[in-house]
This record gives sequence, structure tokens and C-alpha cells, in this order.
Amino acid sequence: MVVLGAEESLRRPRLQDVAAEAGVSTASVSLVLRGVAGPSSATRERVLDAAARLGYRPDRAASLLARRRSRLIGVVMDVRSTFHAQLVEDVHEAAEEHGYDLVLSTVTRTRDEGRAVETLLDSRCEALVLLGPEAPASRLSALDRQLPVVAVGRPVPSAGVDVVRAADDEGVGQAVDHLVGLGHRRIAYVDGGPGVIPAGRRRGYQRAMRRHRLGGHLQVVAGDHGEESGARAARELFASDLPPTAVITYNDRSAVGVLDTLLRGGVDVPGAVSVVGYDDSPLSRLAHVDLTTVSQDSGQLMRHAVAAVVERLDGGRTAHREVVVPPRLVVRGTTGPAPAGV
Amino acid sequence: MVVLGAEESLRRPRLQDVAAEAGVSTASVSLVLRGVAGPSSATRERVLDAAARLGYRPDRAASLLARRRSRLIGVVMDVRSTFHAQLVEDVHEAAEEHGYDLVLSTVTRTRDEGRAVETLLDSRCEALVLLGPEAPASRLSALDRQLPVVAVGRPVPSAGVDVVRAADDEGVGQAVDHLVGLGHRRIAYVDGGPGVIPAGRRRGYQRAMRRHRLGGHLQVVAGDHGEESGARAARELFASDLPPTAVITYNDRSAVGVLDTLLRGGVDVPGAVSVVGYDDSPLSRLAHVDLTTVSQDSGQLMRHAVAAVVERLDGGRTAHREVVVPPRLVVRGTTGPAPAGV
DNA sequence: GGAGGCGCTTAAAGCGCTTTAATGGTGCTG
DNA sequence: CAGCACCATTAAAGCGCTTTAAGCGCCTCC
Repeated sequence: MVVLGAEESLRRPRLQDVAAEAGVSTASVSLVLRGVAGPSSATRERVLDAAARLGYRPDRAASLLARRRSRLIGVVMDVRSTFHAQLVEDVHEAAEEHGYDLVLSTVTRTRDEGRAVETLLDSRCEALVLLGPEAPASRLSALDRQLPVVAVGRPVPSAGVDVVRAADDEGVGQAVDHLVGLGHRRIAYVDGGPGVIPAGRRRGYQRAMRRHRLGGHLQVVAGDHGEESGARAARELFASDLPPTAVITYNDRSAVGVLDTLLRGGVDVPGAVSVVGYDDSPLSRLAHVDLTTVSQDSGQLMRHAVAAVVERLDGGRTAHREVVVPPRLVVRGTTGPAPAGV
Repeated sequence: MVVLGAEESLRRPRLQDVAAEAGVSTASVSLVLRGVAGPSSATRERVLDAAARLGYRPDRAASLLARRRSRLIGVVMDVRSTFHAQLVEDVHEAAEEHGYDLVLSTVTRTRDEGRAVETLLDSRCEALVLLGPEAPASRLSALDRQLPVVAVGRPVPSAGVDVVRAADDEGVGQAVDHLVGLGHRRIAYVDGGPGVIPAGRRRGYQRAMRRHRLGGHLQVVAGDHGEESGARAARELFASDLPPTAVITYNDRSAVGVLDTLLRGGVDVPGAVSVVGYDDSPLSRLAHVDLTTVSQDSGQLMRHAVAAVVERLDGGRTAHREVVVPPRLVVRGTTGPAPAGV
């Protein structure tokens, strides 16, 4: 007895141990622990007691295998991206509300999106949420034939997969509105390079400027996603004899580059020049950067993503869906009234 | 046949389907697919063919349940930390080399370390790697009695759990050496607040200064982990009439605060003042920050962490172990020769 | 020619849980 | 008091894989 006890204590208690301890069947224990209606309150109590006494923890692998449905959503993220980090925080909450659990799989230097997805497929996920997927649309469509897939943050043509993304053009539009409201007219835009996301933001700038009848002041400078390109663009912009009074950039990193050049040049921000970024990244929140920027409401994004999954899984929806979430301008310290007399 | 085919094609093929297709038993298929010695090469080929033809993918949950050992290492990270992101990339590689797989569990706003650990315990992990754990040493020790635990990046007194961390004091020491080598003598340190990690770095500064017989120039200014504290510390330091010619900070964020204050004050960096951070975070690599900083070799850190796990799991080690990895000074653009004549 | 050995293969017993159909015990009705 | 409905409970059949011992044919050796 003692020896047995000693041996047994090394082993994790199983459902059967709890059943024995409570003097009921494993079926009852399973029902009670999952909160399924049926067992009497007397049984409930005994089972709960026994489980607590033994420190029982259900084995996920076994439970997963036995369960009809896994209620698991696979999420592919890039662990290097702070924005993905934000999204992951929010997807956790959203999934929980619907009674789903998550399996995370990350892309790294040595582990591409394909690998990340395969791991999830092997883990009984019922649906996939891909954060900023890089695979071509055709591959995503193929995946979608296996299980519901939603792409977050990136438009995917040739549909099939659901898409949840922010209205980037509108976001830049809001930035323009904000600046125009502050009296700015010469508003330049630092581009983000090729790609579908940069294109959307650029378009937003152009449209908003025209909407304000400022088509004559349109000025797009080449750039990419790094801060160095912002610095370069700023040098170019402010070498002219009629420089802009405001600059909108493709993203926050580029904006930080612009800010740095201005700061080094002794240009007052926002006194002489206003700067707006895009992403509301942790960078922009650094107290001494304090960048006005455009936020993609990650909470809303992920709520929609999870909702899309749940509708297809539990609601039987089959039609493709694209949700476009409005972004939100976050006004911080790098924007102010246009300087007088220019 | 056609109807059956249509129905069947919806179901994922199982081991049995492959066995049937290849005309062998499931046991053989299992052996072949796992690369276990035994099956003849003829059998191997037929099985591999059949598996490929059906697009078979093993079910992880089932495999996990049936396997004696899971060969799974659980990793707890904070998804918000860029340093953890780096560590996760490296732990993937290290684990793979030893034939282990990973399960990631992340801490978020709404999901604390305890929850993250529980998920892993329920997932059949054989060992836990905790990145920068926050739990008290007692809790970690308790956990360690259930399964091998290694804490990364944080010293844990009252041992039991293995520890892998960088020699922070030595890192700051290297920074001091570097600055002294450049002719600096009035080297100030911006502190990181309470806690065991800040304490280690502070100690490193003090010792190194004394080692260079600069004890008389010791100057520690209060601060914390944010950039605002760095900015404040810089204002304090440079209000004095004999300001330092170099500043070392607790971390990169603090250093960025210092840099910002200096830049706004028109102080030339590194001409008039040199600045050194700590962490080699992505922040420090931004081209216009280009901060000299101390890097904790994450690759080495994680290789040691995984090695520690493997030794306990496969090597039968039971003795506690603490590995201290030397950090590395990364010289970038914010440090230079001490200004002449001061 | 039979014992023994060797190389493949496989039947079958789980892994720890879920789920369904069946069991038995109640109290109620006619 | 037989008959019925109803509730709580449980036996048992999996979930898809791994693993072990046993089986089988064939060869070698005394």
C-alpha cells in the first residue's frame, strides 16, 4: 500500500483515478469536469472534491483525440512583428469568448509559413487565422478548401479565404483630413515601395488630397518600410525651396526617420513641420517620439477574424467574406497648426 | 466506388488507409513513417508511395497520446517582448537539433504566467523553458519537482531549477572598458530601478569603475526601464557644471531617452558625449539611433537552455545547473573618443 | 533432419479521454 | 399493482496512433 502509493504519486492522476476516488464512473467524471448537464449536484460535488484532492488535470492530447470537435483555431504569426504580438493578444480574448482555444505557430528565419501551417493542420485545428500571410492567393485558396481560412491585414484577391483588414486608404485619408484641418496645404507623402499594402495607403493619400482640392500639392517621395528611407525622403523634401509643412509616411519606422532628420536639422516639430506615421506601433508611443499615427484597431480586427471563423464553423456560412475595419487616427505630439504665413 | 471515393476524400486519410493502400499492416506503416529500422526497403517504398498518393499526414494528437515520450518542450514567452521573439527563433533551432519539438505558450495582458504554464503541463511537455519568468523562486522550485524547468535570463536563488542567463555585470563592465579605452573618465550610469536584473548591471558598473581606479567618478542616477526615465536622467546629469562625458544606461529604451534629450539640447553624440545601452534591441539597430549596446547572445542562451533540458531528460542529470553566458559589446555609432581637454 | 537463429511482419494491447446507448432505480399514473 | 416515463449513472466502443511480443518463413549448422 505504501509502496504503491509512492509509485502512484509519481504518475499524473488520470480520469480513472478521480473516478475511483469519488466512487463513480469515468463517464460521470468527464461529464462533471466539462460542465455538461446530467450528473446530480451530489455527484458533481464528490467529483469536484476528488479531482481537487488529487490535483487532477485533464490530458489535452487524449481529450483532443477523443473529442468530436477540437474547438481549436490555429494562428500563424511572425514572432518578430510587434503588430502581430498585439494581434495575438487580442485573438486570445476573442477566441475565448466563443469557447475556442488557440494553437500558435510562428514564422521565424528558419521556419517558413508553409511549415507553420502544416504544424497546425496536424494539430487538429478546425480553422486557420493567418496574420499577414505571404503565400500567394492560389495557395491560400487551396488551403481554404481543407478548412476555413481567414487572412488578416492583407487583401487577398481571387477569393475563397475570408479577409479581415483595415481600410488603409481611409486611414491615410484621416491623416490628411487632420492636417488640412490644422491649416496645412503642402502635405507630402513618403511612399512604402511596391506591394499591395503600400499601394492602398498611397491611393488614400492621393484621393484625400484631391478631395480637399489639393491635387496641385500632391507630392509622393519614394521610400520603403525602414526608417532610413524616411530620413532620406526628409532630406530630399527639405532641400527644396518650398518644402512641405506636413509629411505623412507609409509607416511609423519611416516617420521616425523623418523625425530624426528634422530634429538633427533643428526643425521644430510640430512648430514648423507636422509628421504623421502609420501603425501605432510601440515605437510611436515612446514618450520622446510621441508620434501622431494611424491605428489599426487590433482588437476589432481579431474579433472580426474570430467571428468569421465561428460563422463558418458553427453557423454554416459558406459564402466568402471580406471585412474592412475603419482605422483610427491617434493624435499625439508631432502634429500641430500649420506655421503662419506660408 | 465513385460515391465512396467522394465521401472518403473528405476525411483525412488515417494510418489504416495508408496500410490498406500499401497492402501492409498499420504497424509497418508507423515504423516506416517514423524512420524506425526494421521494415525492408521494398516495404518502405510501397508505404512511402501509398502515403504520398493519399497525402497522408500523421495526427499529432493521436501520436502524442500513443507515444511513450512526447519529445515536447514547452516554452513560455511574453509575446510583447522583442527579446523573447529573438529567443524563440533560436530555441526552435536548438530544439530541432536535439529532435525535440516545441509548444509555445504566451503571456499576454489577460493571460498570466500561471495560465501559460498550465496549458503546457496539460500538453504533455517533458520540460519547460521559461523566458524571463516572473514567478517567485518558490513557485519555480515547486514546478521543477514536476518536470525539468529552466529559467532563461533571470537569476533564480534557492535553486532547483536550472538557470541560463547572461553575465549582466560583465556586460556593463565591457561597456566601461570600452569607454575607458576611448579616454573617458567621467562615466555615469542610469539605473534600472529595483529588481535583481537592474542590481546586477549596477554592480557591474560599480566594480568596473573601481577596477579602473575611477571610483571617484562613480555616478548612478535613478531610472527605470522606460525611455522617459533616461530623458529625465540626462536632464539631471547635464544640468551639473561638470557633466559626464559618457553615459551607460540600464537598457536601450533608457538610452534612447538619453539620446533624445542630448539631441534636443544640441549636444553632439558621440563628439561631446558617448552613450551605451543594453539589450541590442531592434530599437538600437534603427539606423538613426545606431546605439552602442550590449548584446546577450540569444542563440547561445537558447542552445544552453535546450542542452540543459536534454541533459536532464536524456542524460539523467539531476544536479542543479546555472550557465552564465558572456555578453558581447556591440559598438555602433554612439560612442567615440572622449572630448579633448576635459 | 531437426534445432536454432535471423529478418520481417503483424496482431493486439494500450495511451487517457469522450460519447452514446443501455441500465437500473424512482415516483407517478391508471 | 402493473406500466410508464424520467432521471442519474455507467459500460463499452471508439479517437488514430505506437509499441511489444509473437508469428512466420527461411536459412544455417551440427
